[in-house]
Amino acid sequence: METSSTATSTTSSTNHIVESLTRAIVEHRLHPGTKLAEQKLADHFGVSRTLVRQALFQLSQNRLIRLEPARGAFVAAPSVEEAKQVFAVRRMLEAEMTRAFVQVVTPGKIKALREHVAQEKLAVSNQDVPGRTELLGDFHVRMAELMGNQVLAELLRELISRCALITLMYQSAHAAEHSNEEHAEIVKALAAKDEALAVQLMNEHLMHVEENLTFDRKVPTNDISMALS
Amino acid sequence: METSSTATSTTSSTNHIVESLTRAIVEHRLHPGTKLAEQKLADHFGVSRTLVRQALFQLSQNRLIRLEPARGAFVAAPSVEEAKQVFAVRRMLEAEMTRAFVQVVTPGKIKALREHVAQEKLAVSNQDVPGRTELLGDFHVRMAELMGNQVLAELLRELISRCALITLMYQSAHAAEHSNEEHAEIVKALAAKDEALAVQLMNEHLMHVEENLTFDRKVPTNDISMALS
DNA sequence: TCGACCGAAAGTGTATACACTTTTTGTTTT
DNA sequence: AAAACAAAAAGTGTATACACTTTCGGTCGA
Repeated sequence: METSSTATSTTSSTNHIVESLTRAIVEHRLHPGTKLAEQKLADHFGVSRTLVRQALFQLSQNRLIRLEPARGAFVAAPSVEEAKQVFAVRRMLEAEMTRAFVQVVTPGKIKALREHVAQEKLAVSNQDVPGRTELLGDFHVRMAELMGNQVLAELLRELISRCALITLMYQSAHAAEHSNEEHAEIVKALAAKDEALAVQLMNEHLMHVEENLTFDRKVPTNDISMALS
Repeated sequence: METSSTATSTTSSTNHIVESLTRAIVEHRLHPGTKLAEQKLADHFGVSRTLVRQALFQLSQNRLIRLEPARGAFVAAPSVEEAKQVFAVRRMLEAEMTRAFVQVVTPGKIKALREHVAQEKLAVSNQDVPGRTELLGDFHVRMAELMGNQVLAELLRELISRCALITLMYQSAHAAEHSNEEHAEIVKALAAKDEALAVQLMNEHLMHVEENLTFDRKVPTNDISMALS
């Protein structure tokens, strides 16, 4: 799960902290609600609180943590309502993206997507949970990139990372496999330049992913250092 | 142009700086390329560099400024390419939003939009340049809010603030008037539940706004304090 | 025993200090 | 006079200090 969603130039120390925490949160080594105390993180990463605060602020903008004034940072626990809204936006955006993609499709772009889907399949069958999470999300980002719209790609990356907290990581192996198959179907429709079918498949795909949302609340993590090690 | 695009809880001092700078940038009192030196801003706002840095970081995430490592913060100057991509995304998102809006339209929602359009008209005829800029952009955000999708509303607000930098909607009174009239037409189509027409009008409207992009590079602002006063 | 209160400990919010980098400026050299 | 260099000034990056808030543990009183 790439952290550089918005290509802001931050110092690399801060970036390292952000990436490390992002991975820990998305992979659920840090459960929702866990408090992230600044000094503990500073000790763990061997820097001052200044850099930790920068990182926490960035993570809060990415919606991965919540910052409560004078109380500190906590791993976010997005509400069901918010998750549904995020998916509604994704469906809007990606339906139109799919339509536009059909207009500019080329053999090269189809080849790139096919290769991506193959990578997904590999990760799924290898039980590589973090890998498949990232790849399954990146399929949608790749489509945007192949259309040459970097802004769209970044926006999608942001939205996808935002639901990663609640969706893909909770995804069962079976659901992951299903997603992978649906991606393959979408690529097939794109290759055939069948706009209506591609859009429909994309819509159904996003609905299926959304249906797989799980909201089982786990108990907050106590030992931050252990989770990050 | 609200700054609280992402409802992150920041201290109100920082928020004040962000809002003040946002207004100054969006209203072109600070021209693209202008350097924003931390100490100067700190002096102007009567706080330490710490809070200024927080604000600058937030603005960089909003794409209103660029942070160059060890060199400082500069008012952003989005490329033509980026502007086109932002508008492409807006067209995708808002076409679908319009479609969805027709599905859930109620007399109350139409009334709210009509009132908003009336406010726009007032600001336009009053030559209230900052006011009409904000209101014309907010029309689109209001639509999202009326649909009850806060995530969509925030996303749109972000995108719109991002093009405010490059769109001189307010520069030509004629263009502002035109936008206002198009908004009225869109509301009419929504009220009639004419999905196809509403979507078409929205698309054309966004195209028109995009055509009004101007890319005349102005010289960077020298006296920051004066621009902010 | 339970709840309210109080003090200590822990933690966040902001300012400041200092190291290091970039920019500027004045001088020298060709 | 223009280019190149060097020292100083300005500016950013990070750490630390300190004030203020929240949290936690224990004591007192009902």
